[in-house]
Amino acid sequence: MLSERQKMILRMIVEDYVQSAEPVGSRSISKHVDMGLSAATIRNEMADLEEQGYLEQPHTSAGRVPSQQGYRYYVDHLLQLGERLKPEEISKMKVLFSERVDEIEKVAQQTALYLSTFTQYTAVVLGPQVYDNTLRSLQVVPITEHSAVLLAVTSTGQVQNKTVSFPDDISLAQVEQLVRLLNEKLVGIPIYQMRSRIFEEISREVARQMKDFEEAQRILDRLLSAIVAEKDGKVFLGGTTNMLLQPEFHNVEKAKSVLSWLEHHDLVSKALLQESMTSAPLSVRIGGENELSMLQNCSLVTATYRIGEDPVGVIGIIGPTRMEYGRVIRVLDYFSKEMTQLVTKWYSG
Amino acid sequence: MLSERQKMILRMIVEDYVQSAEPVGSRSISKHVDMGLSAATIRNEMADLEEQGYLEQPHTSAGRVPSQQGYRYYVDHLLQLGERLKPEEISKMKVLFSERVDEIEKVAQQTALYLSTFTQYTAVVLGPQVYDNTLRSLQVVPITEHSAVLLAVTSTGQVQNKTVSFPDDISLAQVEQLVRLLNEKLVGIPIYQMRSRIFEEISREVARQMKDFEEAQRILDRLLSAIVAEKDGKVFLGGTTNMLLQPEFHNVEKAKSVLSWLEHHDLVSKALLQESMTSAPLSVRIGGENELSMLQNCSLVTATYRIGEDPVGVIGIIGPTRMEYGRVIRVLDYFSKEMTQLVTKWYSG
DNA sequence: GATTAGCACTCAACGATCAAGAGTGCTAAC
DNA sequence: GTTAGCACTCTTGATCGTTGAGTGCTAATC
Repeated sequence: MLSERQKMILRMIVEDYVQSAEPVGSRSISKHVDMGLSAATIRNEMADLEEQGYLEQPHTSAGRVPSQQGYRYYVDHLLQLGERLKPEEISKMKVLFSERVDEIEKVAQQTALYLSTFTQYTAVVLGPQVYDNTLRSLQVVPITEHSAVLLAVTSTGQVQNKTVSFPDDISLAQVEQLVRLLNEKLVGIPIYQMRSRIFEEISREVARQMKDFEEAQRILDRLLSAIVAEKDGKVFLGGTTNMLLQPEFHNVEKAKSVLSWLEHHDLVSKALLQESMTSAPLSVRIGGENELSMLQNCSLVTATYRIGEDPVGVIGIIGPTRMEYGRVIRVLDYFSKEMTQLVTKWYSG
Repeated sequence: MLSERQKMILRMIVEDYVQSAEPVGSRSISKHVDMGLSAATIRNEMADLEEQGYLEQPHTSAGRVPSQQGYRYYVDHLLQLGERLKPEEISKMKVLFSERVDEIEKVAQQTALYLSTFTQYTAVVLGPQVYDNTLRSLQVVPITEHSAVLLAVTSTGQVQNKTVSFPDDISLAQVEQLVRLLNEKLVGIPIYQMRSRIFEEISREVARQMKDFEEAQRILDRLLSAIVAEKDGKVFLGGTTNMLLQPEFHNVEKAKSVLSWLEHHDLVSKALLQESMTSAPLSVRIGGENELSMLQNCSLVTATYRIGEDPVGVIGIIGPTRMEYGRVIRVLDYFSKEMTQLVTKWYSG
């Protein structure tokens, strides 16, 4: 249990260290305004805090640095979220969101960019999940005699397109007929149910209409894969190179391990989902709380955005554990609300 | 004018330096097999080469390093392109291309990935340009009473989609009617001509049918922007963090300047296009030959891929000036041919 | 009993100095 | 024309004080 004074000191150390990236000494805390204590007293308290695991010392005779547990305590108990963003910042952000952007991917991309420029960290936006959405319409646009673009539009307005080619003995007309049938049967069905539906209800009917059962199966498979292929929400990054601004990543090895991870969108997507599509509207993972080894020195703060009540996507910030948690949380909170408003208006309005 | 011996020495220095990243001394050249000369002789020749600007010395008593001019000479005259890729490499690549991938964006993304893993440099793929293509079909899929997804499919099978919302006093039926009209008038027209066409031919007719001229204009504008919005080909990157493998980018500052540039897809796209949509099938830009300051230490090698004879996209490799030009050129050559074959078969077959 | 001044101690960071080694340029001999 | 030899240059790495920030402890003070 921490005394009020210890909490105050811990908070000061965290905030000082976040700014300076240098171990914090007792003197600099003591000199702080509204702290009427001598360095010696602070030293005693610091020794206590270290003993309890909230602080660490890089080496004897260096100042103290918050431990993972220290950050955790800071985030859970010392953060004053009452503080709002500064008005001038809010108005800056408002401008960004008032720009008319009318394609969901652009919005996601832009949001990632803004998040990163606002925080000076790396931002991630996970585009709306189409997996849970229902199919609104299936369209086929012929290109040549034996290939066509298949378009699947979901209830959230996401479009997936895929070029499919089909064998010589299947005519375009047959494919169009098939697509008509699929439309009849599948519109309104959640995409994740689609595969089972096709096999249960549709295969038989298709086979009856198309005579050659095996051929029908093959075509169906191809169409199906076009629809459900992109079940992973797309990942949009902003300010990846901001990572390099942080002194903890001046070591190229460390930088590379994080940046490489960011290149693997599937992994990033997984990490974000795992974390955030749960219940809490906002999640903070500090250092080792991330399972991935390349994120041991990083913190990942994420928030969901929703359509109505259903979470459909995630926005997040990745930075060093030495992160401005307060600011990041406030910015994410703001952006997630804006995003929620935007997509809600957009897709259900 | 370089003697045969000087050429040989220059080639050895370039190739040695490319491998080692260390200045090359006279001794190591002299010890090379099939080089029956002493270090002293090499030194003389090296001094000559330096005087003529092909080599540089980081400092007295260091070995020599190729200058930009040296690399240029190497690429233009000393590269033995007769050498083919090793059979085992070719077969590896063949495997990659034989995988069925059936969406152009995936192909581009994958190609970028393969290029980068094959070369250990950073790869860029510029997706097929839709700007010169003609419109094949315009589709509208309603989402709510006052918003819809507009789909434009081009002659190369590229799909652009955009969510448009329209004011209360315009009904969905009217928009659908408008889209029918646009389809009639615009299919087969190159996209770059679209804006003028709309204003010349269509506006009047639309106004006649829709009564309210101004309103019609507004809707038209919105539809139009949906169609021609993405005139920039999309940029796909692979192995951006490979940049950090190179010793010349162990300095975080330099790394950051290049990586940040790579984040700005519009700039990358511009650089690639400027370079490569011209006549030559393959282009090599060494160091300062790039205008951009962040690319002064980089070389950019690009190749186009085509549909039939028309170049529609660019693939490229970005690495340090100290680059394995021979290998990179061979790999790019191979990939561009595969890409050409792929998209040609795909879109015009 | 809590606080603080004082002091000895520790350790990273920095700079100076030095030796080793790689590489050059020049000269004279082959 | 080529090469051996040698003096010279310059980087690299190691060693070694010195400095300074910061600590922990003790004893004095409030």
